[in-house]
This record gives sequence, C-alpha cells and structure tokens, in this order.
Amino acid sequence: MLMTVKVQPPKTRIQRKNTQAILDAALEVFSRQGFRGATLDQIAAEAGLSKPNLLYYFPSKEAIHVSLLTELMTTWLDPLRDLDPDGEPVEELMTYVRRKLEMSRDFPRESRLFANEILQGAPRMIGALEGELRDLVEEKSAVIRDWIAAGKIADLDPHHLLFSIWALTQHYADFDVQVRAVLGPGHDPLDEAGRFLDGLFARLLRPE
Amino acid sequence: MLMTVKVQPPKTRIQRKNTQAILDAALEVFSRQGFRGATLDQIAAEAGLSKPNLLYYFPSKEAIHVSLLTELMTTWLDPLRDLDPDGEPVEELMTYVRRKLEMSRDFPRESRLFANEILQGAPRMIGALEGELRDLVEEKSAVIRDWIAAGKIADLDPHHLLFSIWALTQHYADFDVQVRAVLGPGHDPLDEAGRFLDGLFARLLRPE
DNA sequence: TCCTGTTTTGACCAACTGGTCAAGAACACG
DNA sequence: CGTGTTCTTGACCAGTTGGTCAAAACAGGA
Repeated sequence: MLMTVKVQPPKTRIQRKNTQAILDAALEVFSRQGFRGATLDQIAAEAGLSKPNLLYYFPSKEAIHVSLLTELMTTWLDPLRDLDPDGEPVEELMTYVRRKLEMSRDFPRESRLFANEILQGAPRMIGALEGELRDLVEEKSAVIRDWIAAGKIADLDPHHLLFSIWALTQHYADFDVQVRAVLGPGHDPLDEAGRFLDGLFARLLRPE
Repeated sequence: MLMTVKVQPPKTRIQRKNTQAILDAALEVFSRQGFRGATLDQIAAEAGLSKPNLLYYFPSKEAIHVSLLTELMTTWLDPLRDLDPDGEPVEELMTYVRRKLEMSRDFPRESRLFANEILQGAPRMIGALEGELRDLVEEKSAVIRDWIAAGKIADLDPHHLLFSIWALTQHYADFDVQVRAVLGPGHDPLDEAGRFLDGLFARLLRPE
C-alpha cells in the first residue's frame, strides 16, 4: 500500500503564527500558575484564540506543556555546553555566570517554567534531568576538576559550584517579586546583580 | 446587650488534632501543586478526613493557604532576626547560613510553599514582603554595613549578600529533585552543601 | 469563478471543583 | 443515663475544566 506520510508537516504561514502565539501564551500562564493551576481558557484568552482552536494545533494541554519543556531543555543548557575546556578557566566560568544571569533577565518566564516543574517534582522532566543534564554536568565537572588540579581556579566541588551558579542567577528571575519588594523602587535588580555576582565569583574562583 | 464572644475559641483536643492534620496535609499538597493546582479533595485525602469535614475547621481553601503562609512568615525569618549586631561578624553570618541550610533540610515543604507563592507573583504575600520582610532586611543591612565599615567582613552589598544566602540555601530544598538527579545515588546533598557553603562563605566574607 | 483543503467556532459533554446543608454520630458533663 | 454540644458525613449544587464534533468560514490555486 502506498502512503503519503506527512513526516514533517510543511507549516504554513498561519500555522507558524498560531503555534507560536499559543506557545508564547502558554509560557506566560504555565510559568505563573504551574501545570495544574493553568487552564486552557487562560491560555486561549492570552493567545487571542478560541479553546477549540488551541486544540486544533495541539492535541492536549499536556502536549503544549511538554512542547515548552522540550524546547526549554534544548536552549537552557547552551551556556554550559559552551564552557570551553581550552579557554582561560576563570574567564570561562565568569562568562558562564554572566550568560546565565542574562538569561534570567531576558527569559524570566522560561526560568519560572523550569522552577515550577522542579518544584512539582519534575514529573515531566525527570528523564531529561537524569539523562541529558546529568551527562552534561558530568562532562563539565571533569573539565572543572582539571582546572582545579592545574591550580587555575580555587578548589571548589564542581557539582556544588554549578548548583551555586544556577541558584544565584535563577534566583533573580524566579524570586523577582521578592527581590523587588525588598529593594523597593529605584533599583535595577539585575543590573546590581550583575556587578555583585561578578565581584563574588571573581573573588571566589581565584586560586589562593 | 450581653454577648459571650468566643474571642479565642478554647480548642478541644479533637480540634487541635484535626486542624493540625489539615495544615500538615495542606502543606504537603500546596507545596507541590501551588494554590491553584491543589484541590480540597487531595488535602482531605492526605489528612484522612472528608471534604465537608475540612470545611468545618476552615471556612475555605484560601483560609487554609493563608493560615499556612502566616505561620510560615513568622518562623521563616527567625534566623535573620537572631543576627546579633554585637556578635562576631563572620561567625554571625556563618551561623545564619548554617541555620538557613538546616531549615532547607528540616522543612523543605515550607521552603517550597514559599517558593510557589513567590513564583505566582506572591498574590497573598506581597504585603508581608513589602512590610515585615523589607523592614527586617533594612535593619540587618545596616548592621552588615557597619561591619563592613569596621573592616570586619569583606565589602559586599548587604542586600545582595542576603539574596545570595537565600538563593544558595533554599536551592537545596526547592530544587532537591534536580540536585539529586544530577548527583545520582550515593550522595547526601544537604550534607555536602553544608561543607561547601561553609567553605564558600568563609572565603567570601573574610576581609581582604 | 469554483473547488478542495485548511482553519475556526458554537454547542456540547463528562469529570472535577469549591462549597453548602440537613441530618446523623460521637462526645462531654451534670 | 440523658441531653446539649461538638463533630462527621452523604447528597447535592453551580461553576469550571479538558476535550469532542460537526458544521461553517476561509484560504488560495486552477
């Protein structure tokens, strides 16, 4: 039997526009409400589409969520992937910190989406965490360990050094509301954080 | 007109037991699902009570949530309140870090409840953040600034130093799943974090 | 213009949600 | 042991939720 299989449906202009609007709206809603707290009606309203129309483009609420998480996982790790074993160690790590903080500034919704998923026990991401992420961390930890052995940076456990970078940078996206409430008006939290973390890691990484 | 007003209803043994069971169950559910994602049925099941019975002890779902947040706000800030202006600066701050990390170890659900609330934009907490929390931070920031001026600790912006402590310690409760996925089995994340953060802050706070 | 495939939607559904209520069960205490 | 109070529950309700479907509206190429 001969079949014409649409392996990769050639997206029309209209399809691209609408799937993009849906994903953007879903990011907005999921990142604030979490998966269970978000509703298709909210997403549809945010996207400017009707609910049945959403479900013309995605088979289910879960499919939208998974789509966002998958896309996120791909781009989220780019800065770490780019950590160059042959670069200047301190500069490489400082660049990593800076890029992570830029992501908190430019993509806070993505950061919150991720945080929400982890807080809920990562039901839809645990595989990627134990696979992709773990492998990448293992690889880069080895690089960091080499740098330490070579006396290029201070002796800090690579895993927890990475956790620290994640915690410190993502905090400014995930806890943005708290940071702003504490600082009060007239502050640019992410600008201040940039200078603060620069100083912090410069001092921390320097070998004694 | 004479009225017998129950200002503070004298809680019976049964009332104490059940309200406690409800709050405990609600903490479990809210901390994972967030306010919108949690359901009274889940909480009731977790508490081993029927849904109407929950609503005999609390007037609404929101009342349970508010009750948890209020209680949390009181105890959550204790370690910071105890920061003693007359103590030895480095030791005071190291103690603060240690106590915060202990709270991540002993009360991870409370930490996640808080994180969930902030992620959602802190709709029920923004007042406390801009009031209580802000005041306390302002007070302790002044103390830290004095310590810096006296050359007792390194020159670090007090606000962002506090943010760093919060980020680094709470990360181990809120992102527990991720931390464990990355480390793999055979690790005690919070024990390792204790040693790591001890070294990190010891080096960081030491005046140059 | 017509025709075929794509896109959109109103009406609908079953399951779930927070919450009510009246009546019964368990309790405390004279 | 009787009786007033506290506690518990099954049945119920209106609104919401994720999802379906058939039919209508809309492309856009021939």
